[in-house]
Amino acid sequence: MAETTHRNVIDLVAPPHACRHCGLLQLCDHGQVTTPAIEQLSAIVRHRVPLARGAALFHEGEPFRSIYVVFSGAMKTFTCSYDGDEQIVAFYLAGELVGVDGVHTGSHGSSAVALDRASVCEIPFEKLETLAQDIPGLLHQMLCMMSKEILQDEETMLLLGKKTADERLASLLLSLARRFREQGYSAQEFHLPMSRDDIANYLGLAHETVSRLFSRFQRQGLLTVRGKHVCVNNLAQLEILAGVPGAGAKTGRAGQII
Amino acid sequence: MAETTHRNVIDLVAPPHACRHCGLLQLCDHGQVTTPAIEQLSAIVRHRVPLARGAALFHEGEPFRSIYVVFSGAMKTFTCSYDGDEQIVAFYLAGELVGVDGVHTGSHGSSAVALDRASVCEIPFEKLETLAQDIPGLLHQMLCMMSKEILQDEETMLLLGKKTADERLASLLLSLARRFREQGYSAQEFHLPMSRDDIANYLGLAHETVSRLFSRFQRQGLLTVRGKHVCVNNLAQLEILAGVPGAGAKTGRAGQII
DNA sequence: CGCTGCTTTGAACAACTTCAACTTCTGTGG
DNA sequence: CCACAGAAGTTGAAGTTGTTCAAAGCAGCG
Repeated sequence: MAETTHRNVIDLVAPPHACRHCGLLQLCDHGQVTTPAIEQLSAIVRHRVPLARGAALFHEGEPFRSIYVVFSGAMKTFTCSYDGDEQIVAFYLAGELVGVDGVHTGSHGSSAVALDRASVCEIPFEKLETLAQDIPGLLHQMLCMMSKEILQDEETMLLLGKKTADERLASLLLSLARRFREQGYSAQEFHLPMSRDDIANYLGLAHETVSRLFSRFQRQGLLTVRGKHVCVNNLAQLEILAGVPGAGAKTGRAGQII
Repeated sequence: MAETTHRNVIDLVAPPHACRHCGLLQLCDHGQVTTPAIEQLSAIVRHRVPLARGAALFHEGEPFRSIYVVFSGAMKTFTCSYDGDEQIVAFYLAGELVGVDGVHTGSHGSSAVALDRASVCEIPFEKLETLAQDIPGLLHQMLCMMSKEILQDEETMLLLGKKTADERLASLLLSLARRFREQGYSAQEFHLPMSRDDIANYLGLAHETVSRLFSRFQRQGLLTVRGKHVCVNNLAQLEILAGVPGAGAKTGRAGQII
């Protein structure tokens, strides 16, 4: 895989940072797909489309043509109820896949907006499907990614259906921390890409509640919060709050930092 | 199973009732797949596996090998939080696809249980993937079904995140009514396959609240409820409650009751 | 026929929201 | 570089919605 042909293949074969964790490219990690396949894939991708903060990648109801991988920055997707209010469905960080909910109806089921300056790679879906016909690993990878999305949604439903406000915020923070770490950033100290309002919306709470929770978590020594900058001071306790299995057991050992 | 190959094909080519609406078979409606492909598909399916009320089809964490289509009856799937309580993720009626959330991790992300006497068709996933490699329409159909699941999940998140108790129950009833109609049953009068507890769990409410809502909806003339038997008396009003677009318009100017 | 589990109803309570006021950031133009 | 305006965030107090606890009514089933 190291022997590369030139052109835009370079982006993918020697990934600068985000590509390394790109959902679609994980196939090469698994050795299921050979270099020519990656070249084919790369040839149909529109790389690093830049997005300003607040810019929409697509709107709910628009015809579905492509899926996207976040290359840098962060995005949110949301659905609108008929009386106008939004429900944020998910946040996406670099390497994560956005926009797969349009396959069934042929139009996007949600809107996607950049949370800050961001860039995405656009993958025309029809071409991807054609390609998947020839590359066995790719088909599996596509199903995998959609399955992952479903899994994530199920987790969110558990959060919205059963968890208290404390548990919801703790769960979100841990999820973000884990995903930052997956990208090679610190899981202990990070910058929230979204506003309090967005967090509240996603968690099904009022933004005042979220604000109060941050203050309380800080008072309790769980976090140090300074605007959007968050530092996790007591991971073990945060995990207990979020309901992570076995989180209580570890605290005896002076709070192992996973 | 091996000796029944001929009959299997017949089941699918001349579907008795549920098969007509089977998520996987919708490809033939669209003319994308020819009869031989359906025969291939049918050959790998284990047809009409019977399930007693309360029987589990699979448990969360079990290795993922197959997906299932409900042939008759109804199912629920749920995830468990670490402190033990369940969140019902979805209800499935005849023709609907269960169990696609296991592709990514290789183990089921939720448990599936029959709500009453039910039967399902089991489709080994690996074989299906292989088949999809040869049948273009099938690949698309698989992606479609998963995308549909994601869409449904997004709707549920909106429900759990933003809707009031009234809106939640109204939404569920309308969803069930629509799906019963899709199967050729009455959308106005039907039998709820699940308990009040299950409804409450799914809607993120206490079961007492659901009970009170049913009573109030009946008092308000929206429904006639007798245990699990439900008759919708004022569909328009129920749609307004659930927030269906344009539902107010249909009732005429008089309909601005909310 | 008398369980046992499901459902309904009432009353007190808790969690979260709403409303309102205030503070802190951020970006823009002088 | 500072001043200012608007947005975002914080905090308090009152208000709602839905929960919890408790008890009674029903239905299906051995």
